[in-house]
Amino acid sequence: MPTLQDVAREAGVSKMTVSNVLNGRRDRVSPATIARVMEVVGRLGYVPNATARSLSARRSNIVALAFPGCDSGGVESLMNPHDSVFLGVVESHVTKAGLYLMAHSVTSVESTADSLRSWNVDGAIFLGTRADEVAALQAAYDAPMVFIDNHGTSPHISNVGIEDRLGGHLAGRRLIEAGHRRIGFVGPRFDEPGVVRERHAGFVQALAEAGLELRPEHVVRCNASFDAAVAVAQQVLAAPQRPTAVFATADIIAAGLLKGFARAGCPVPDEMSIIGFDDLEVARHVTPEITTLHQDIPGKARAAVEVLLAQLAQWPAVRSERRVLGVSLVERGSVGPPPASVR
Amino acid sequence: MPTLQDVAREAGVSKMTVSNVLNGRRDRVSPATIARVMEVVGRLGYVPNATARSLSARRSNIVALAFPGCDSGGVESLMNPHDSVFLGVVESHVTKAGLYLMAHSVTSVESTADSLRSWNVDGAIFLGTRADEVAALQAAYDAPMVFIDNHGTSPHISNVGIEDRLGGHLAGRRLIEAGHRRIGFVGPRFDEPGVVRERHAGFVQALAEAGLELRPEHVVRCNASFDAAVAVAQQVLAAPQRPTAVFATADIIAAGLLKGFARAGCPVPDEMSIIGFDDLEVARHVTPEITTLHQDIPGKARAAVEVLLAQLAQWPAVRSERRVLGVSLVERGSVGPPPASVR
DNA sequence: CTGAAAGCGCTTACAG
DNA sequence: CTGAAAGCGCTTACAG
Repeated sequence: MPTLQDVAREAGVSKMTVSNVLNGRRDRVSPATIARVMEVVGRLGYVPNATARSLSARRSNIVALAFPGCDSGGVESLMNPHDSVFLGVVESHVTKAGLYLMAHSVTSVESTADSLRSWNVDGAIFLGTRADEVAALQAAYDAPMVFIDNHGTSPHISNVGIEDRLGGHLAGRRLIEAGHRRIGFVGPRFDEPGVVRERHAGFVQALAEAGLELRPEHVVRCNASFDAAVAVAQQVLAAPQRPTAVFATADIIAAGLLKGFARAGCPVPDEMSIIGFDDLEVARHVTPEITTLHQDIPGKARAAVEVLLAQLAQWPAVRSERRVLGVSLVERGSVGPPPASVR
Repeated sequence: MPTLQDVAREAGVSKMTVSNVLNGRRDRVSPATIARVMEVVGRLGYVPNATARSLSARRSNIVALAFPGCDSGGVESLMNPHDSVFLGVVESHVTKAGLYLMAHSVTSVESTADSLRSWNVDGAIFLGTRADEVAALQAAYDAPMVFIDNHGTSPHISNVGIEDRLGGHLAGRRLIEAGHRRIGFVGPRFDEPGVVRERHAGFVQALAEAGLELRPEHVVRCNASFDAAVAVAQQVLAAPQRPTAVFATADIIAAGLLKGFARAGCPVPDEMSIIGFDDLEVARHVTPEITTLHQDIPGKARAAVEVLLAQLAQWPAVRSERRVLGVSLVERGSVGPPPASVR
């Protein structure tokens, strides 16, 4: 494998000249020399050694994408479409920018920080981190970091997210407009700040604006898993004063509910309406197709890379930046009027 | 950021002793020294510099996972569940082994090879490479490589795959057993060796064993995309001597067909049977749930990492290895007898 | 426009 | 059991 030295010797110049040519500092080299060097580079098939470059330049050209590791339930990471699509789009933009992507599931903040430091990673994008983890991460490693869907209040973190609260609000309003008065909520817990909490808040507000309240017995806990949602459909149906519509905080939950309701002989949208969130493919796979709040995942990924690259360029004089992408209601077939029996 | 030197100075030993302690060559160091070094390492929060280590050790501890880049159609990579689940599982095993994962979409063999060389990657796993690409890759970079689902004939490549042909055979047999005599095939093109070609071959063989033939007008080309499959359902229905059942080479196609048939007023499984392949989540999302051939994607990912690690250990005296995982029929609701009208 | 030298932070024979 | 020295392949001031 040829080295810089080999190229320099063959071209009859110094290593530093070759380095200058390769790194775009071409204003410092005569055209003739550039041509000669490039010819040799091509002929020898020279490829710069990235580890050597990182070591001496104190810049690795590596961007890390950290995502939640397999949770306690043993569910492997990247099983969910949101994270995997996000990763794919981030990879393409990172590569396009001439950088490299290290994929890293975070099992502990410490080990993640160690990896970043060890590779002297230029910057990192974090999926699904809690507020306390964010602080620990920032304290442990000094590089641009952008967080995704973080709803922490700290002004010192960069974030790319969406209008979760508005989404919840639109979901609630849509159901109310359809004539529903008893509306349920199905989603994961939201003790901590996060997208679920925001979506819930917006939803509750929409109800309040219509003089409605979200009754405690109409909120059902459910992880973002199809099977969990199928199972939980029973609970919704068994609730006192059964709701005639539910807002599910994720399409995968909405899809599971759809199946659960169907099995229980409660057809959607005739007897029960459902509205989802995310607009993942699953929303169109099922029948009826799910009315949901669209979010632009590729757009989020693109924005995340943009923000990170901008900060890389400014580093270390970074100003944190928050980007919030819009959401929009997409009408499909899972929302209808309340059943006649209750109208 | 403390360096090896700092630790050595603080512990009152040489750098090489610290290095020995950190790299597990502890038989060469006295227990007392080990303890002292470890204490300093902990106190200083020392983390080895991976780029320096890579450079001097000629071993990067990086494993690359290469997957197909966004195709000409502009479809982003990792949009498909198979690849993303595979990536997630590979990441977890690679990390568990103390290695790092570089995620890389391949747009050209050359640029991929350059990346591998540049980082001096220890080994790589390739998703979705064609036979000619395999050869080019192996020629361009000398390190253990394991390919996934490759059906090339070269004995010199390591591969982890599944019994695609058997799967196709089982699919055909299942449909025949249900009483079907006019059976269609829906899947991508298969001019080149690959999983689709194998599945098709097994399928055709099953038909032949039952004295049936796959009529050209009953094979419909369709990419592995839901929307494409929805559209293509018309073609299946419009075929002369319309088939009463179809084998789709991927669940996502099966799901699309399901919707397409339903829209056309041709209910599954009453008027039309469908059997899929992969056993992805989508097979259970839809109604009726799709009868399909199960493959163990996490198992494949685990096997791929195992094979790679074994070869890393033997390197450069590697023997190529082929692992083939089983498939199994999972009965659900999309296969029934032919409609009465044709019986 | 070009180069000689130092140095990035490790590991690897080699000695003792 | 421990260390001094060389070297991995680059980039970065600094000179000229």
